[in-house]
Amino acid sequence: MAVTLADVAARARVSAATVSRVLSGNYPVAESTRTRVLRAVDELEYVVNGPASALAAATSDLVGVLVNDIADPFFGIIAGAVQAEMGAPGGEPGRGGEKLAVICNTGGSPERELNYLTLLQRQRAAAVVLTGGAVEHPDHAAAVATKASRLAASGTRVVLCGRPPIEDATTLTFDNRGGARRLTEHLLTLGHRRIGYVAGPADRTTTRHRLEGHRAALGAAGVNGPDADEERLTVHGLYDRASGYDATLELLRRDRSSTAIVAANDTIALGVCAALRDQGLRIPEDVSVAGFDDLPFSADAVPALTTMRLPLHDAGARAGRLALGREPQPPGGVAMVRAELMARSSTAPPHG
Amino acid sequence: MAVTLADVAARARVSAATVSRVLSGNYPVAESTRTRVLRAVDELEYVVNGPASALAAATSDLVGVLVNDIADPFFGIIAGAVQAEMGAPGGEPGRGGEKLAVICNTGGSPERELNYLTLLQRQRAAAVVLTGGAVEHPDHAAAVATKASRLAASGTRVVLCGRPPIEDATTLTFDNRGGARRLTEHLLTLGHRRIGYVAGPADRTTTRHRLEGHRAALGAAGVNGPDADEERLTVHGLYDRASGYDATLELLRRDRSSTAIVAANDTIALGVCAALRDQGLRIPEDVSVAGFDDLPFSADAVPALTTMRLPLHDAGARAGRLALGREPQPPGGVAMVRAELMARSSTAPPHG
DNA sequence: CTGTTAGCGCATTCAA
DNA sequence: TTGAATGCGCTAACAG
Repeated sequence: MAVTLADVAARARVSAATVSRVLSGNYPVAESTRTRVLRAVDELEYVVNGPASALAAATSDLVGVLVNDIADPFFGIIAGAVQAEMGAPGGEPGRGGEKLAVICNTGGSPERELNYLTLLQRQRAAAVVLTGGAVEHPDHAAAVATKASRLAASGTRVVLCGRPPIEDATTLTFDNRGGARRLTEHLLTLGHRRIGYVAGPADRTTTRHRLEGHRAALGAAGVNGPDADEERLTVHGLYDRASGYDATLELLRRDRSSTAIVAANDTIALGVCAALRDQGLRIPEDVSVAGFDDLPFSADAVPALTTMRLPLHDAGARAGRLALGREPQPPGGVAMVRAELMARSSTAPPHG
Repeated sequence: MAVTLADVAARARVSAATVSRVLSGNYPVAESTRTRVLRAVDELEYVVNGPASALAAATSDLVGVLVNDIADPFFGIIAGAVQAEMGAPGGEPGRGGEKLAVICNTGGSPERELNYLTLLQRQRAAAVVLTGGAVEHPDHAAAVATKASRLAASGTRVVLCGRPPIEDATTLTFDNRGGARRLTEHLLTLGHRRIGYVAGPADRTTTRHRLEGHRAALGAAGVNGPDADEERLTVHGLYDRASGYDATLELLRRDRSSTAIVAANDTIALGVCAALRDQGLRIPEDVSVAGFDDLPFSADAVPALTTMRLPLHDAGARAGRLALGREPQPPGGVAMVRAELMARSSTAPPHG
């Protein structure tokens, strides 16, 4: 049906072994036979059979990238950066070295995450990159850890990007706690004392860490305490705009005296802004708003959104290199990626 | 090293063939041996070897999805929808039916597009979905068409989503020309006569079709013609916000009498709005702005963006079903997806 | 219903 | 520097 190594060998009047050696390029071959083989490959339009090659060599050129929501630019940017690192020289077909980075969308579902991990294990993937916050259910965490060890044991490199570290994996964590803390400190410095918080889903690590950072800042400033209404000023939702909108309405229903609202990420912040505007409140005159991540649209929002910038592209690229083993492991297998405050016009001192 | 079919067979005291039959589930097996095998699979934590299975069966469970820019929600939404269609019941590992949808980011580069196609051909992918506009260079178009036929010939289903049709592929085209025309008609109906246009890269089909639709509307209204400055009122750029910003500045430099600006897509429109605001122009009082696609952020922009809605999620889902052969081919192998006008507050009648 | 027998296409020993 | 032989792990006839 399709043209095989043997066909190429016949046409080039060499053995299949020689063709294989020419194609993988990791073995000395006489220049004359080499060109002869390459010409035959070309004429026959031969394309390596990946599965067969993977079976024989016990390795594949697949690299899996798991994301929670591919429609969210946060993940799109990271995934795109990882994939860009796989970039082959684009040379002749059949040349080794090209990895196929495949992006798998879990939709935030623990089952699908495990499912994809199994699928990738089945494909004997060269590496797996897990991006974004993890679900904190103990059973699931254990299941993921087990899968990760198993993958690592079978030679698949496991890299985490934006997740808390686990054993047997190289990790790039984001400094969500520290970043959130600095963001809230910015608001406190401006003079805000009553700050609403729109959090993400309660069971995700990212959500918890950002919330902890926020409360740590409040605590250090003595703005929390038993009667600080911390709980009442926090509303949980999803990491999307609609949740931000609804949560803001809920926040306003509970309390209209807040002079600022911190959102768990920029997408939520967009919904917060929309809701405030619909309620006739001005930003930042009546209420300051801050986000997290610094996605591309944040600088263009009206008013421009104050947020914590995470170098998503760089982090993704680095995760990609780590996955390929092209970059040395960070000490202890864990590196922290810092967030940087981008103070823009959606935050200002409170009025009156 | 890893546990194989034979190990499972030994433990379950059956032959390898039986284990294979239990796992693929497409063959009658006695219930008692079935459970025995499943237990052995479980105890041994056996995971099918994908490459070996693909080699023996001459098929794989990979489905490739090519996108121009994964960081752009336009593609993220389509890709996510395709992938969701692959959704396995999530049952026991080893169960057949689960397809691995892998998203490949071409970055709009023709070479990388071809490269990924080769990689997928090498993996003997079950299907390939090409999304978004195509590059119009004749050589490249021919190369893609050739690859597509070859893939189709070797049993890989090829589906196009948002591209002009080619032979050997099932196609879902977007009605870019008609949509663009109706959008400009909307502006003409409001009373606009001088309309700027911020186009995408000149060599893409999407760019050309949308521009043609725009000009067709102008022509039908008698607003174009030799002295209509059509060329002068059109600026090309990339499909991103920064290009929209720059193009708008250029447009204003050339001519400040336009009362409306049409952007080739929503992302560009965002940049257009930002530039207009920075120039002290109000939307829509001074200049109306319209986009295309209706991405999630468009409804939330300030003012809410008038745009043509493309049912990206539905289209992606349908492309996914087509790729799996779960939906009948449209007549002629080509179906057109219509765009719907979403008239919002960024467009209004021109002022005096 | 189940076991036996052959390969699938390639990478790698080992000789030559 | 090259060729011949072997097996990777699995599926698909073919028998029984």
